Amino acid sequence: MVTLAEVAQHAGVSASTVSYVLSGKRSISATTRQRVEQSIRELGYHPNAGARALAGKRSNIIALMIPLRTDMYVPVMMEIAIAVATTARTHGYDVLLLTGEEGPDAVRRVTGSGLADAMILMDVELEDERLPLLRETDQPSVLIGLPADSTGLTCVDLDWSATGALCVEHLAGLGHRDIAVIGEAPAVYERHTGFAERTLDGLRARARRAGVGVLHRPCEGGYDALALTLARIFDERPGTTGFVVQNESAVEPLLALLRQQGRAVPEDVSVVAICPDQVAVQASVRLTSVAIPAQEMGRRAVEHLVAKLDGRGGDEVVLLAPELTVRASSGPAPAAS
Amino acid sequence: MVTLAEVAQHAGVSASTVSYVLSGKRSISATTRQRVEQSIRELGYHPNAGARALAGKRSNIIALMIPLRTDMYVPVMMEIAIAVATTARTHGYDVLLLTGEEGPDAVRRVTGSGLADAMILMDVELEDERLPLLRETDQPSVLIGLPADSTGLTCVDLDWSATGALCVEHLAGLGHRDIAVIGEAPAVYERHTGFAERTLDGLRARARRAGVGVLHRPCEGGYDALALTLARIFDERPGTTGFVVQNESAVEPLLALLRQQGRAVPEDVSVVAICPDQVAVQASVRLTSVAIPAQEMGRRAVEHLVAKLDGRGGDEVVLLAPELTVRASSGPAPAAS
DNA sequence: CTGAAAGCGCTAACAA
DNA sequence: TTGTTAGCGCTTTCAG
Repeated sequence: MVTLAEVAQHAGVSASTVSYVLSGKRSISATTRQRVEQSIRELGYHPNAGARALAGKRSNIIALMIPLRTDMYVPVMMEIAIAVATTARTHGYDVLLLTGEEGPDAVRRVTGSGLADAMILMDVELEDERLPLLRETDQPSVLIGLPADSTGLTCVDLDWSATGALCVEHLAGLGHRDIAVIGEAPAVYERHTGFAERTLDGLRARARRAGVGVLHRPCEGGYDALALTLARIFDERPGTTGFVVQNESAVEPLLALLRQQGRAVPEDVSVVAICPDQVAVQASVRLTSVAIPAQEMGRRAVEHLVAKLDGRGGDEVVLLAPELTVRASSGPAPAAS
Repeated sequence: MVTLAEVAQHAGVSASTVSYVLSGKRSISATTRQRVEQSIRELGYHPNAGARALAGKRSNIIALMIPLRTDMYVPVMMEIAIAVATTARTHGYDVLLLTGEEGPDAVRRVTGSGLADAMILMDVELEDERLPLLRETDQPSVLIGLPADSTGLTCVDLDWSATGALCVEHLAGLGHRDIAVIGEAPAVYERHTGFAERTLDGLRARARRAGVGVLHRPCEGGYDALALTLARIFDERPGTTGFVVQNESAVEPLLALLRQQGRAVPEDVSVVAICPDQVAVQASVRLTSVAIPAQEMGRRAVEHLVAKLDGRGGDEVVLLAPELTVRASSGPAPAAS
């Protein structure tokens, strides 16, 4: 293992000089810098992370807390995680992966041990039990998601309420009067996940204003579950002509079942999905959809965190504006029969 | 921040005693232990990770290198990652998330800096450029995947070759004589990803023995791509009655297109998928499939790594035996017309 | 069974 | 522009 002292000796300078060449925290003459850099390369030197963390009081690690639930759409989480990791690297940070398993204890452990300088939390619930801890700590943190009370916290999220409203607006504008919402699995609502409830709120509020009816049904993924849900919906509201789907594993089953029932999309019923663009494009009918900007959420979260770590920027709620892309699954409501 | 010294003072013992209570590396009288533990609790002490890593020469961190490619089936990667993280925690390790982006440099950085004690690599290519580095280092590592030459390496993987063979065996046993294989995206084969090529090899070898024909077609996901692929297959081999699918985003399109063409599953054509059980069960036809044991791969990888870190166990290739579950998508080949 | 003390490799005053 | 030096908080000999 090569140490800073060895580099210093090899370059014929003092340890601190090498340290300063590395950190850039004071000016170094060009020749010295070059000699040091040369030695670093020749010896294959890498600063020891532990020593750095101890002496410098910062680990250059960001903790990322990912839920280990399986009822969420996994690719989105993964995309966020990867965006976090790559963005963090561009700022000189590594990412420590924490699963939800340890719960709030993980927060204590990480902040207490100095393992990480800051943390990013995903899958935030409206009344998340980790929030009090975050408010106490002086460690910077960013939530990806929006809790009920965001006082003293920094949050990055898609504006789900606006997303819901946008879907209704699109359908109402096309003349649809009865809209069914196929939602996430019941468990998601039961634990009051922020995005799910907010979407619903935005949807309902906008529907009220537009004078259209909304029927919301949570749904486990898969064909069988959806067949049941769909039957109930048409049973209760036979006049339903518009669907909003916020559940990736219900998208394809919905299209297949509608087809099977002889309901043409978009002639008889329109479908608007809330999902990543890739899902919308790859579906059997190219879906009109509001995209979930996973990458941008991950990137923004890191950038806010780094800003905080650098003493710039404070608490703030960043809501990304939803964008609806019209594709082949939505069209004018059929004339009333 | 609470330090070990403060705990020692509070408990009225020396620093080393506290350290030994924590590590259990020498016997401590019951009363002393209790007093120390009490102080730890009262003060809310957490050992400083950096100091530990520096003094103890181990960080208690395992690096996990995940590719950032988007052409692989993401949920499997995520499931592995989560299994790695949770298993690692039960052994006292945290997990550092590295994306493929930095490539081999990440290996150098992590081993050189002592950031992690060991690493797990995913998405291994047959001739992976990271392998030479791993062989040089004295840092333990485990691959999830199997390269062409596994000398001096520890690998955990599903036995893809046996998986391919098993699929053919099942279909051949049902009397199918012409089998089409719908594979991963072309890019996956182009970079010689281990699992894709091995599956193909196993499949072909077994087909040769059984005297059945095999036609392999890589395929991007989605309906449009699959429609093209499928047309070409039936064009070239009109007598195809068996399908093996190794591409999650082709599963549902395949079923839909077959249905649309009036080919009944499993009466006219049989389909065997290589995918996570959840996908097989949630599809529009419950699929006969070989499961991808993501969790077990993650878990086993960590356990082997921990064994190495503890000086137990050396290099080894662990191939998990594939298991085929018969569901509703496969049946006897139709009588030749 | 317990203490004292010497580092681990690096950073950041403080000096020059 | 550079060097000297005192820690950072912990582990681990070496003594007792």
